[in-house]
Amino acid sequence: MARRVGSDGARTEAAIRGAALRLIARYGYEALSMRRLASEIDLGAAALYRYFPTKQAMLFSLLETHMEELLTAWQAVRLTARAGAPERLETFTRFHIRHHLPRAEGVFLSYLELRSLSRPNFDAIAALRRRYEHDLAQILADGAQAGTLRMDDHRVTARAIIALLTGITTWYRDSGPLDAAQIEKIYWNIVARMTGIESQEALQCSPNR
Amino acid sequence: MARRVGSDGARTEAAIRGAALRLIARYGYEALSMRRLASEIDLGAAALYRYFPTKQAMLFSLLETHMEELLTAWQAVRLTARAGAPERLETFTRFHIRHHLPRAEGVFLSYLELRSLSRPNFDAIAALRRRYEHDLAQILADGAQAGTLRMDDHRVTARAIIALLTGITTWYRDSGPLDAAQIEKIYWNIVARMTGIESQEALQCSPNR
DNA sequence: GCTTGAATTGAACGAGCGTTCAATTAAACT
DNA sequence: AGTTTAATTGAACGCTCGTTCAATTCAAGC
Repeated sequence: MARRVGSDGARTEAAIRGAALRLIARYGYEALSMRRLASEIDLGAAALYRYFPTKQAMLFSLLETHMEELLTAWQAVRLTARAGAPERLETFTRFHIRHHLPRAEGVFLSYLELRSLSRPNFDAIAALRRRYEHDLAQILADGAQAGTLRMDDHRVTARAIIALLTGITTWYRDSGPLDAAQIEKIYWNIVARMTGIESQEALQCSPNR
Repeated sequence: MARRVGSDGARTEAAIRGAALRLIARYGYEALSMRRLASEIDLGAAALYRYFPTKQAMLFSLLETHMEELLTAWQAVRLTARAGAPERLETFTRFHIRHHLPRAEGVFLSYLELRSLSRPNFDAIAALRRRYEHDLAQILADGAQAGTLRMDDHRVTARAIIALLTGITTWYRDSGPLDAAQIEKIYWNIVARMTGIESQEALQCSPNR
């Protein structure tokens, strides 16, 4: 087999992560056996323990990587507080969809397998997730204060937005009738209406036309 | 131990279902062992097989019961198509919250453990769930046609509404700062705004006040 | 009090689990 | 070529799993 320069371990680890992501998303963490995972990439089960000390550590690493990629990617595109809340909210909405749609398996893991984490591991992931949620809540709070967004409770609304956006991954298929751009548009309109923004082409507010 | 008239089996089955619901919601289906479940209600593991032929059948029965209770309860309160779409939508929203909040464990199961079902069992549950989703989509479609609701896509909007309402159970706690009635109000306002309804006390649409 | 049938049990089965480890192969370095 | 280090393996350990079954306990009807 052709080998590259440098440690090949990185390639193998990536293969393990990919297979684990796929298998856990499909069958669940508890249902995944180390032997099955290893055989999926033509390795003996014992070889896995060169990359992860434990099955639990592997799950944690998968979830941690997922959340850190999310936060890093979000840091790269988020607007500063100087921008208006509506623009910041639109940026968030489109970013969330764009980031999550191609990562459906990771999203599944990070929502379904939290309960499979040990207590300290759970706390670590929950903290990362809270950072993301708080960022959205801050946008909403700023908008409410400035009068550019309207809502009853910015914290509840933040959770509602994340829930409805994340829910896309449960039904979206590449082969479906809607492509990513259409979904982005539809959902941004939904979020905009939820927060009292009249989007450019949305129907006007009062029924007098 | 005090025993009642009639077959005691029904009481035992109810105890099994309750314990299974709780344990699976907390740790997952694969992580639940029949021995642990049985010991939770002071029974030998073998006794469980008098009530369910198989672990898989037990999970299916739990999910089926959950979905059938949901559909039956919904049939009892849903308004006919003669009512206006906004009222029907409000009825749906408040019903969904009221029904799901006290059933957080069942909701967890029915969303997280679908993948643990065998193919035919999965199909059966998915069909029940689709009935519910279609009912909401129909309300939205009627409202869009009548001009009393506004949205881009009634099917996508139905999924978004169900996702955001169901998401409540992931953070709601009885001991939290918001009670069920407040949550109902906040979420109905959210759904109303999403669909272009100006609720009675919501801020007016244009910022001229 | 005896009979009947349902409810429950303990022991056992075969299988698969996560994990360890001494031994082996493959790659990299000098 | 020889040495060092990384990568991988097969076998094994102890344990738990879902499920079965003959034997037993329990509650009720005659």
